[in-house]
Amino acid sequence: MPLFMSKYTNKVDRKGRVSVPSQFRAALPSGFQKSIVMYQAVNHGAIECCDLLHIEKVNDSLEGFAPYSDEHDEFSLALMSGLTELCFDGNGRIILPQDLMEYSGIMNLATFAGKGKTFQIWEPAAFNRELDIARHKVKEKRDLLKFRLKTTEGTIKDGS
Amino acid sequence: MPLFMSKYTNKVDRKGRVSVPSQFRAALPSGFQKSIVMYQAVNHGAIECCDLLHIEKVNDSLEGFAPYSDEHDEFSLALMSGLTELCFDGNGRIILPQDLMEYSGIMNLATFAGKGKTFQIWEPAAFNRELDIARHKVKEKRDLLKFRLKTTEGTIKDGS
DNA sequence: TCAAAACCCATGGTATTCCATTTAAAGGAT
DNA sequence: ATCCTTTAAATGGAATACCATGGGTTTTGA
Repeated sequence: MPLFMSKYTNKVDRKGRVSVPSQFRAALPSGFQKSIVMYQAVNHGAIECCDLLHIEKVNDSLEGFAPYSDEHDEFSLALMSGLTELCFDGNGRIILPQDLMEYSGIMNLATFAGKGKTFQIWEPAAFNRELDIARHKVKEKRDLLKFRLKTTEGTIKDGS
Repeated sequence: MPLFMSKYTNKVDRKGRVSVPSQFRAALPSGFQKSIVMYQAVNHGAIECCDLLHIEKVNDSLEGFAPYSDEHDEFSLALMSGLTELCFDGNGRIILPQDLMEYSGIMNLATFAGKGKTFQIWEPAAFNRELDIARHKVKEKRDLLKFRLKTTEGTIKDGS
């Protein structure tokens, strides 16, 4: 299971290439280390990234909707059509798509921020602003997580 | 479950390397003894440390939020992007990240202080100040702490 | 035919690995 | 207890491997 954490800021060269941090590449599930999938983050101007296996799981979860329901139609279209799969070159780099660079405002530097099962790519200054906001929100809502932690405590098995 | 206790002060060499006390390494859960995870302690200028299993539990608890919700987004970004996983070298040392050294004020010496299921790393003088404060607070509030007995895994019951 | 993408190699810097030395802790015998 | 021996832990430095980055060359596909 991938676990993306920490943050790294790398250069974007004039061809639009960036190195994906080696720690993130290493965190990709085995058999899915050739590429990553990215799309516009719903909540802000960042690029959200995950592995292809994760997308397959999301796709599976769409089965929860009735096959020809409006929800199935809307979700599958909205979630799947915006995806871009990018393969690494021999040195672990990808080429950022033009539209996502514009969407995120990335120019010469890109900040990779771990989010657990996914990670995001930000224009560095925008990331710092958003991180500050997120930390304040978490401070306000921290009781929500405490509740979650207590309910999962003890239900997790060792060694798996 | 790990139990970190006691305190140790070790040298930081010019490469930023420190030996993690062998007692702390031994206390890491089996299968998670290759590394520790650290981040800024919320209440004071110390580095807080725990094992990777603990982080995985926190990450799992994030799944309680809807995957595309604001809460999931805020919590995962604030919590996971601030983490740093550090692997031990062959002698049980880690390299302290530059930003955490600045945050904690650590230069040539680092004090490791056990806190039960986590431990902290301090600049020695700052640690002594904080320990003094904490002891006074405990003296005032000592009646607040009551013993609790764990009867089964994950289930907590009031003691008598 | 031409630009973009994929591929290849070279470089500098950083992190990891390895080995040698010193220091501290633990045990046994006198 | 004290001294000596043995083991483990902590420390220092050098050699090595890895990674981010830049540039060039070939291939692809419109």
